[in-house]
Amino acid sequence: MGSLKMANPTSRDIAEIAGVSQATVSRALRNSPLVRKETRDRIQEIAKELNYFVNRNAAGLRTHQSNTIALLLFDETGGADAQINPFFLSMLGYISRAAARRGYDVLISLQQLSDDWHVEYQASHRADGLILLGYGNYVTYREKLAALSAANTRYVIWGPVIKDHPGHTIGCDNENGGFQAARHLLSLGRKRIAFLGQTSPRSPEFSARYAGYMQALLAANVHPDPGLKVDADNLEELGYQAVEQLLAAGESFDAVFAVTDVIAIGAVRALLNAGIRVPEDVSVVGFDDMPLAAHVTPALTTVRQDIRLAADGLVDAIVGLIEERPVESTLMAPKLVVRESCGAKKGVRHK
Amino acid sequence: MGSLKMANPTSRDIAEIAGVSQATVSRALRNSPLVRKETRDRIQEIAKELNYFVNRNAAGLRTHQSNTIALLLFDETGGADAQINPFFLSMLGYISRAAARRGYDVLISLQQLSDDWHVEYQASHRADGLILLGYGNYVTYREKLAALSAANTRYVIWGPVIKDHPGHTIGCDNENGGFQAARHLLSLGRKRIAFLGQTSPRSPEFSARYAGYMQALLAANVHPDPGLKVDADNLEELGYQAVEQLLAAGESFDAVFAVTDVIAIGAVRALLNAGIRVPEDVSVVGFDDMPLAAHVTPALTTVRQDIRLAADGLVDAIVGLIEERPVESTLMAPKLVVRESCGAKKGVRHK
DNA sequence: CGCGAGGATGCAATCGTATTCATCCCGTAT
DNA sequence: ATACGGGATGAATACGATTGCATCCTCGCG
Repeated sequence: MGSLKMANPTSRDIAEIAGVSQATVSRALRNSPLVRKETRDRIQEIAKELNYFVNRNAAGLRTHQSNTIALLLFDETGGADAQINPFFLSMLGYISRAAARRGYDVLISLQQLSDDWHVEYQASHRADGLILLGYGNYVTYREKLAALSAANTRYVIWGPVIKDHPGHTIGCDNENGGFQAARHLLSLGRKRIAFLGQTSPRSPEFSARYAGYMQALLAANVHPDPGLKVDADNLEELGYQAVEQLLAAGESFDAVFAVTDVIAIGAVRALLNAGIRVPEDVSVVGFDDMPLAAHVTPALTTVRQDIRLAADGLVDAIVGLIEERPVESTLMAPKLVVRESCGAKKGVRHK
Repeated sequence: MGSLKMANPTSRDIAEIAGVSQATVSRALRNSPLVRKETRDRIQEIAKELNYFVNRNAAGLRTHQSNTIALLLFDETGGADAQINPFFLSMLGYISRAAARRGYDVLISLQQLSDDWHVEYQASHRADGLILLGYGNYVTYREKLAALSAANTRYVIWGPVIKDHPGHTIGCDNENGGFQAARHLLSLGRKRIAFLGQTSPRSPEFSARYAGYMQALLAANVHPDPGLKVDADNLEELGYQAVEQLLAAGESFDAVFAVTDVIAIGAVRALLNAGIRVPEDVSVVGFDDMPLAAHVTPALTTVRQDIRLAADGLVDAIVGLIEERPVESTLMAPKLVVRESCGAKKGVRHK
């Protein structure tokens, strides 16, 4: 009835009010069966009344835990101006939800290559484990990842699953995804399929997509033309430029497989800009199925990575590591999503 | 030389190695001038060598701080399936960077209406202050915000600046933005400008944009037609449906002002789908300038909210509150960004 | 040669919770 | 009636850093 006010109540305050010891309060608030149900309820009631919440610093100090997961996004841009990879951003929401469901908070951190992120988070007890997004490039990160392992830090990477690789990985079967994309274009009668994307060893995920693409071509007895392969990093402008480059080189092609939706969107813009119709003249397929893929015009056919499932997998894995359960790296199956940009729908295509 | 290994070094371990007291170590690591420079350097060296990092729980317990800002995103969707508002997501990156620059970590949390978020974060010492995104709807949140204030929680809201409103706010001058959008369309000779967006008191930001739009019409002596106003929440589908609805009602219009880029993109899709050319037949203007606005086809003319500036402002404000400096609510100026969808560029328009 | 000032460091008391171990109480079996 | 067992609670301590205060040393000056 009389609402008890108090600035910063502690468990000791509650103990005093409830007429029990602080130890009992601590137990009661954690729902310990050691405390009689009646007492427990009474204590919890008082806590609620006082707007009391366990001091996480104190609890963490005692238990050596933080109940927090650090989400490290590799900040490719390096600068303060650029946008973060939207694919990772949209993953973030699902990760946060999944973590909350398991009682973990999520700390985000944009990391640059020069940063000393490799140990700090866990060593400082800010986080119990790390989720790494954008670190698919193992060549660059090898030493840092090794340092993480050496420091006994718990971490999970979103990226290609590679054997003999330190740490645990959740990733998408990129090769299969690239295969599906190319096979679909071939099934539509397309034969000259341009490939847009970076395939250096620095980008193993994109390289895998390329490998899948090649595999599909060979399976269909279509001879790949090196002139149709253009390197392009993951930016809309670069997708645009890649197509400009193909056109300037006088290459003829009837389809484009872009290693990323972002690149695909740039490619479409360049095509339309050059008076080439999509999908009538050129079919376009992207990769990722990012939120806007369905909403650009024409709606983008793409290879979906189920980011919700991915997020759940990442959180499951890191929580598993934290709670010392066995965890395995897993490869998720991508899925072709057919929309308008490839021309398979609505019979809009060349008849 | 000999790399000293140690599982979880504490400041006491370092003290022992350095041959000083633990207190001195603590001071040295915080760069206190009380410690002689030589000693300080030596201690820091040892700390680095041992891969030692200050235990944040212990430090936080002692200092009653966490050096963490909680970023609360209102999870409009409520469900686990939907995407988070991309506008907020892209803000997140900048907020994280700005916070890092000031020595703060960022904790993210998707909150639903039913959640008891109003006090927990600060009371539990998980965060020193809160940034609220997506809480523009003060009618719904009034009591929760009041509770925050009552609990002496430090928070900053991204949203409309309203007088007599508890707490501090950073926002964009939505009315002016709406005015600019409509005035631009009028200057292109458009007279029948549809307005797409929710304007209930639950959405004061959108209502303000509508007010600006009305003001521009009146200033140009154009009589607003109620039939051209369609309610639509912030989803691409709903933008699509809004245009469908206008067309089904047989309304004639030569422009669309969508209260959001997401809605605008849906509107464009519906228009193109109906065989209506954009911008030749209908000009479209959106609001926000989200990352993809420039990259859809046709590129979207829109009213930009400078999210980088906004993020800096929010972080400045919350850090100011935390460090007990005076802070004021501020209103930022939006800016019209002319691209293709309005027809002002390239002389593509009806001549 | 003594004394005071001030720079450098150490001592020890917190911060609020979780948990081990001891204690107490009560019912039941002998 | 007594001893015993187990359920419920309390006392005491540890977690690792920060910080006010005491201490000590050195140097300059009278």
